[in-house]
Amino acid sequence: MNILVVEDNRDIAENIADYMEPRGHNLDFAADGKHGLQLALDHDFDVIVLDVMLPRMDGMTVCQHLREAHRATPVLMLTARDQLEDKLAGFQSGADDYLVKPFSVKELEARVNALVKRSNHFGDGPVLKVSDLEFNQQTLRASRGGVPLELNPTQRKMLELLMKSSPAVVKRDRLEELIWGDLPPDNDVLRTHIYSLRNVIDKPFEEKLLHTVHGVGYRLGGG
Amino acid sequence: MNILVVEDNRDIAENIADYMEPRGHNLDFAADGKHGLQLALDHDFDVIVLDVMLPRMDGMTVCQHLREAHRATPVLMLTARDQLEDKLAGFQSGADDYLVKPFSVKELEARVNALVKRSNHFGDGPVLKVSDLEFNQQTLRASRGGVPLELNPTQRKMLELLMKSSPAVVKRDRLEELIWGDLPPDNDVLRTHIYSLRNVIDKPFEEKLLHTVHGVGYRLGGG
DNA sequence: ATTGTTTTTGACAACTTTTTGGCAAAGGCT
DNA sequence: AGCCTTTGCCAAAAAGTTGTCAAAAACAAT
Repeated sequence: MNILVVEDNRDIAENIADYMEPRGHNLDFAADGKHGLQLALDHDFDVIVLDVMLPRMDGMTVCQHLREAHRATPVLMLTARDQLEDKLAGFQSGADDYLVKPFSVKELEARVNALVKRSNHFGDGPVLKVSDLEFNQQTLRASRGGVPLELNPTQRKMLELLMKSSPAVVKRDRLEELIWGDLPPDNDVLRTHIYSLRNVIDKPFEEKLLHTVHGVGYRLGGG
Repeated sequence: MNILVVEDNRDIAENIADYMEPRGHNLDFAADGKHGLQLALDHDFDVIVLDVMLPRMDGMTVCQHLREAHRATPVLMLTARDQLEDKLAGFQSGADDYLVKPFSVKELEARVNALVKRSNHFGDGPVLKVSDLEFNQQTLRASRGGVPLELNPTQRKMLELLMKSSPAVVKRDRLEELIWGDLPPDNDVLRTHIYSLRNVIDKPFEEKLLHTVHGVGYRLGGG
């Protein structure tokens, strides 16, 4: 998980790093509000942990700017005081949750996990859509025009990537890497897999969605 | 005691805070229905104090959503008018008690205490439901269509995770980690456990609920 | 120790998925 | 057009996963 921590107190930041990094999270740090906002806008974090009191730009303002830029990255606010005003103002500025200092890193992790879960569940939604094709990344089920589709693992992987990329073209290399990692087979099996995917998602329907881009790869939907 | 207060009137919220926090309660606030619902779903409060009239989502609706997510957290409703209709509608939406504005914070505390007491004593606890399958996390008893099921510890653990995750797919890794921690057995015992779980929860019934997702894991319910 | 329960082992059958190989059709280049 | 490459198509073989079950081993409680 990619997490941005905006915190000017070095000890707190270190505490968080010491606990979270060994647990497999990928942390980035900023020591002031402006820098934090910059990073938040440049990259795509899963969560932002944001101190309220910060040099150069306070947390609320950072959060507001973020929302004005239409970024929905979940924000967890940290504050030193347990005051009603702060909480309300924090939410008003677009924060998603709140943690009062001092806190335990364990609690922080729990809240971060809850936030990410929520934003995956309700935020962007786990459902990919291209035309009347739908794919639920949680239940791993696909349907077209309401008709359930039966996919095997390879077809699932390919469809997911194609849908995520749609309407951009996905190069053959990319698909091969997706299925076989970095030891692609010598012959051209991919063709067969694409064929079988077409049988499932296109053959029974009027409009064909999976198009070949000769010599390059495949494109899903978008005319 | 952890209490969530969902109230858009700042003065009322502050009153509650000023009285309750010094008395050792731990308060969280939300100023509108949506935030309230989110917090209620993410955390495990002892009680929720919920205003009926709220921006973005009214109290009744919040309460309904909460119950639909199978959360049994006691809810104390606050309303401005002392009208029979409101009371009935409130209880219908799943509220546990009712308080008419204006009220004294002392009275609020008394009711909150009463609610918590009651829910601890009589609350049937958090019950997971998937289709006609039920699992009581407190008594650890499971039943399907009213018929009690006999589960051994492993089956219980698996069922609980599958139900919590339903209808999302649970990967094999996740199940293995659940049963054996992080030293999974070298051979594929999980298969046998799934088989035995199926014998209990599916074999005696018409509709099968535990589905295999080839190469990935298992999914409970949801067609 | 004895009994009953839970977990693991191992083996085979049933089933799915992936790969292979070859021919026909379509696409692009000079 | 003519040539060479890429793609579509399909069925059968090979590889891999999962379901099933009975018996052995480990564990718990008396």
